[in-house]
Amino acid sequence: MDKTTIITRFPPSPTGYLHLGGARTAIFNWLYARHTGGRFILRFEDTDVERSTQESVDAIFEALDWLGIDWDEGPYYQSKRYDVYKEYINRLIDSGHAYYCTCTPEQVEQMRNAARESGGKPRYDGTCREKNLKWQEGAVVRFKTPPTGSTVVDDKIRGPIAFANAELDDFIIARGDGSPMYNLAVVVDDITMNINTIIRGDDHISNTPKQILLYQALGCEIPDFGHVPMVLGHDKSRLSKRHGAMSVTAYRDMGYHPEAMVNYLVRLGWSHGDQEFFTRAELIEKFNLEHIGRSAGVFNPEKLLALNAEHIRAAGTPDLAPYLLPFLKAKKISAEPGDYLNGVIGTLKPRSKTFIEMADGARFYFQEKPAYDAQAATKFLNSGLLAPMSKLTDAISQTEAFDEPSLEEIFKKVMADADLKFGKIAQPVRVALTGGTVSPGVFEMMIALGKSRVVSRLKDAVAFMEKNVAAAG
RNA sequence: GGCCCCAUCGUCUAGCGGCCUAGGACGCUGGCCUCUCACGCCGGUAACACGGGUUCGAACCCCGUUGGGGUCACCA
Repeated sequence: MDKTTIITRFPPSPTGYLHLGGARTAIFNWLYARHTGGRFILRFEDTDVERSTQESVDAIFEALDWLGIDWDEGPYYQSKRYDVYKEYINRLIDSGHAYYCTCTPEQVEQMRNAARESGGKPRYDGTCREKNLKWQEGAVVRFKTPPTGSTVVDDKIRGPIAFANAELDDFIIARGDGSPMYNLAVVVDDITMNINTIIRGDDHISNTPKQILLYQALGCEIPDFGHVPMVLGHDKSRLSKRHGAMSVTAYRDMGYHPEAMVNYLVRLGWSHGDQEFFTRAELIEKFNLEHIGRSAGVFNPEKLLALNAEHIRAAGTPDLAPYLLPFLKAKKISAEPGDYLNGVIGTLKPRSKTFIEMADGARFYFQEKPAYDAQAATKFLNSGLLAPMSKLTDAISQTEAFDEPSLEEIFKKVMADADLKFGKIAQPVRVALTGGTVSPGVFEMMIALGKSRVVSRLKDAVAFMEKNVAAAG
């Protein structure tokens, strides 16, 4: 098979949101295509009309978009390609590789039960296999699986895996209404779309021999298969709702950076020595199939969170603004892109694990007047600190150069005059500026706020303190 | 249950026969730095599932056991 250009694909079935495991296989396929300079195709496997929905398609687009995964071809929809499948199904029947079967689901169910009871493998017993039936209303098409021999999957991640053909059933490739079943549709699509590299979840491994048999019956070349281990929940069982958030977009909504999500998901099951942090460019450069692990991995939200903090810290400040803005808006904090916002983000970057935390931390920057925390105000905005605070306010309002060295100079003078340590004066200033006792460093914060806000907040605090002194006296 | 896959710290992993008294990361934890909170820095905790082989030598190779996972649809 021609592998000069690697062609991969991501074929979700639109029956729900894109979950973590699906996102990871999408990323793996995308990365492999990008790494090799190949092509990546998106295809919706929506032959199950009962469960496929447009909402799911939209949700998947949304998730892919957030993750920054783009495709070179598609999206294709299997539901629009029934004529193609029909052609291949007929080809299989004509060549004797498949046959019509009129056994009802109930009959097949009985066969299976009977086989189970006699200790055998539940399977279709081949009633119609040699009948050479013609088409008739409601007949399904079954693939004529070779009764002997074995089919080997030469897995690019795990090595060769052999399946005895006798273990395989005469599986249905077309339903009674003529619509294609999964294995047939996948193979036909992958053939017609020239897919030569299939990276998918472990759970598909048992489908692979069936698909290989289909390729062989059709006389087509077999693509490379690589089965990646699954993503498990904390109890080591398959990821499900009880493990908490599973949809990738839920992490977007919880304030995660897509680069962190991609980094985490890729690193879960793939490694590059001891390296933990990867930018997208690095991932594209370094990703390969050789270092994909063989054992299933447990999804660890704590590590994702730590990685998210790291990506936020490492990102360029202006790049963070578009991610933060929606969270600011959700908290009714009115901010606009620009220098002021960027200054704010700069001070919050090293102390925010998520954009939600960052938005919370940004609140005081955008308030007209900070709301004093009662405890903080009594402790730090009291009469004892009135004189130095007042002096500091005057000095700052009169300074020309509003930068760190000059601010530091002013603080030193006030501290010396009042015989105070820096900590003693920093806390009241912090409360005056933010309303609380936890914030970025006072100097960087003052610079981010800008002189006018600082002076106005300081004056308010001094007034507040004077009022308290008057009330007390 | 049949078939298939997997097996290094709690978790993600490095390791591809000697560099391993097993390294990194998250978590937990002691300390340092310090204007608060963080960041950062230094240190600690903790693993080769078990049993047989092969070999001068095994975390790495083979077999078995145990454990975990997947899959057995007119779902994908």
